[in-house]
Amino acid sequence: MPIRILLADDHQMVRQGLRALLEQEGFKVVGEAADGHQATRLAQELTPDIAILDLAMPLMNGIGAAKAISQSSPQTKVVVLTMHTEAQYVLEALRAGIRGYVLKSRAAAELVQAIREVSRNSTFLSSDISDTVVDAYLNKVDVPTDTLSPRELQVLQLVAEGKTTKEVASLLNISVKTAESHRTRIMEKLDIHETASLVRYAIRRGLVQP
Amino acid sequence: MPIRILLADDHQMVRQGLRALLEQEGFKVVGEAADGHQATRLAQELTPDIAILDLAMPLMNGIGAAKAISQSSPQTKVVVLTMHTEAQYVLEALRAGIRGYVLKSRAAAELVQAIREVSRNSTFLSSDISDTVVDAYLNKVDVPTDTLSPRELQVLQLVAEGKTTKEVASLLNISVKTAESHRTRIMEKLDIHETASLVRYAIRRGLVQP
DNA sequence: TGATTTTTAAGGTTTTTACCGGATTGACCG
DNA sequence: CGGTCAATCCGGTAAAAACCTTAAAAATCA
Repeated sequence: MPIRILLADDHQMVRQGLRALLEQEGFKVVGEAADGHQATRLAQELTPDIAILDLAMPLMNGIGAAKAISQSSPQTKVVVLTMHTEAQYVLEALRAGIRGYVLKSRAAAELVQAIREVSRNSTFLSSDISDTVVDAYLNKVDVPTDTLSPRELQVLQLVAEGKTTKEVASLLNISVKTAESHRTRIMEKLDIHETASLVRYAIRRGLVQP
Repeated sequence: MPIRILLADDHQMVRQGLRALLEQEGFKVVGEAADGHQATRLAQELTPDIAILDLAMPLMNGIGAAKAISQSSPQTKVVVLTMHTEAQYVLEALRAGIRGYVLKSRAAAELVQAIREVSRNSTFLSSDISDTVVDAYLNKVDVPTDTLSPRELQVLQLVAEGKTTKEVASLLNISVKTAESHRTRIMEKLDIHETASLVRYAIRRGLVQP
């Protein structure tokens, strides 16, 4: 029985390429998602063995999706596939419960290896990445924990993507007033008073790409 | 004789995926490059029919590579493959002599189509992209200016720094209305419609730090 | 359980933006 | 030289968005 995989990346062409590679290796790609929401939903629906998540996705990023999937679909193991090598991303991903962290700049063989390791309940980190983790551990690098709640992070990402409050509300199925409340609260917590600064903050936090 | 292709993208895994897709279609991928320099060099060395270039590459970006290849290897036709839809990128790429512009967010079939069209000496633009080009043509008849004037750059930077329009106005000693019209103009030129995207653009341009 | 945070929401007010318009200047072109 | 055009400047009005205050379920935690 082949390993069943869910593939999430915001670029369809990249997904198709990865699918081709993975199917050549005998894996079964049971679903594709273009954003974190879709990934979370499909993980519940399809219960794949592995979810491969890009970090940079619209609506809900890879970290958010990883958290959501770890909660709602614990049988699905998450492997992050990204271009980011920064400690901040790696550590945040680890805290979100991911089992593998693979760089897009590496050969596909690394992704294949990651899938095999993770599916036999081990973990896999691209080599640079494991160095980062060890370093962080040794130096007790304290990554500032997000004081923002999950919902607030979600709203922040959408705002930084350029969504109006109205759009945020409809995307999250809440009233405009609620979306406004979240936004206000975010600004209060961060002591930020303009959208522009909010966007820069979101970029620094890796919630959206510049 | 199959169409011979050079593939340039800074992520090896993405290259491998694309290669798999293209080879399924009967194309021959004769080389891969991870940056603009390498792409230019390999284009000279291998004289491929088509060079597929990502825009975001280290050392030399896709635009630079497109110019270099058009000059030094005129027999090689360039197709840009990117995530960017902004008019600015598209027009710059067109001026750099590219023959196709395909979005990574689309299906691989579009890339295949682009390769076929371009290799029979036609051109191919993803549909959103051709709209952009037509718009630019209609609105800015001969001279598609994507360059911001000095004043506009100044305004853009201040906006991206989080200054309100009112603050921008008083910093530049102009009326609020004038500051607004500058901002409107900037957004028109860049084909951007929200402040958030404007901020991200300014960061990409290096006008402000994230 | 009790306390706290999170998430939800609304009413009223203020601010900003979108869209319409026009004026002036200076550079370039035939 | 007159015409064109981009850049800069400014205003009014209607619509949209953001802001302030208040508050109550709901979830979480200690």
